[in-house]
Amino acid sequence: MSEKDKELFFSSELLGWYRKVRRDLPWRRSRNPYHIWVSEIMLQQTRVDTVIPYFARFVERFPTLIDLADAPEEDVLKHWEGLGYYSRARNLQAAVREVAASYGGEVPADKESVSGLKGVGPYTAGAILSIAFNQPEPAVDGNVMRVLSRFFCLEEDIAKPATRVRMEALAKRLIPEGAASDFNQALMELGALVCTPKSPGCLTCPVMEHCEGRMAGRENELPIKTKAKPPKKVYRLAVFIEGTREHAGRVLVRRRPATGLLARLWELPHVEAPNESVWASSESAGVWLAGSLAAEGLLVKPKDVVADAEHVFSHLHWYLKVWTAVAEDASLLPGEADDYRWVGPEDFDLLAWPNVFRKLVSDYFNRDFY
DNA sequence: AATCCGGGGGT
DNA sequence: ACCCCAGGATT
Repeated sequence: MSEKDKELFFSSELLGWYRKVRRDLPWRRSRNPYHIWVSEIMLQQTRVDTVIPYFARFVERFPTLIDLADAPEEDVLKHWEGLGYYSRARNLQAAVREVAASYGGEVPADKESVSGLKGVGPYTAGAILSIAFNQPEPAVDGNVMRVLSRFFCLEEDIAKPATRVRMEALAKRLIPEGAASDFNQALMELGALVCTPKSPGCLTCPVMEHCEGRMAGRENELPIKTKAKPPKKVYRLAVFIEGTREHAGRVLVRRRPATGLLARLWELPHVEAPNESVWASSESAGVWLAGSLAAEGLLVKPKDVVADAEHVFSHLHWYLKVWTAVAEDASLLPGEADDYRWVGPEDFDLLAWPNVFRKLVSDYFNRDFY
């Protein structure tokens, strides 16, 4: 069988398989380019089952592109809470505002314009153009690279950017005439349902007959991917600063900066310990915590350790010890200043939190301490 | 080319 | 534990 015949076999069988078994996913119920765009942003590095409830809530609250463009940022972040990679939400809103301003509120259907939108890279541009507009552009994600690596027995490292570029050339060639939308989704569907990272379901695979990786008995070794470095350990000390008088029953929280990790989300005040030893010893940690907070304008006296928490990011591993603390002089604490506020059980749920702090603060209000 | 950016589910 | 996920921006 020639290479061309093998490609024709692959495309034809895969397309037929997809049209028979495709899942009924919320964003597949229309070709609304805005809805498909939202789904593709949410699906970046995020599983389908995780996205489904977020997508439903998001398009209910922001049914049209203009609704999202006009919404307050806090509202958008609140609907993204827990989904991770929060710059996706900020970039998405910036991008729909650009579409509202420069493209009359209609998602542009040409490659240059779509690729120029914030948060839209090569994959997402191809996904929008192919899925929403049926244009023959490749949409190469991790699923597609795994499927192609196995079927064509490709040994290039899929962690390298250059590999994705070559895969795009192949994926584009494979798109059947007039079927870009279904075919690109078929590639991803196969990767998600059959050609899975571990123990691929070759026996139910529609293209197993000519899969070179399988024929070589190497389906479990492919794709080749260099390993990521382990996350760096960081030791942090956080505090529940308990309110008194008019702030009784509340704790002091702050909003994170507009860029970087967990941008614009709310958190307990916390500082980095110089090393694990200081962090772990209550004597030295209390001193370090008081000094570091004072340097940030928070004059408090640490009391007790009330919780331990860990949080693992892609590149960081937070070890968190959570203290209680009382103000040495409540008048010296920030009032309702920009990035600080007193929060109680009533308004806790109105703010957008990273999971680790949402759980800690929630437990605190539910008296799960002591 | 490396690093930064969350969180969760599968194995 | 480790892997990886419908990746993109920044350096």
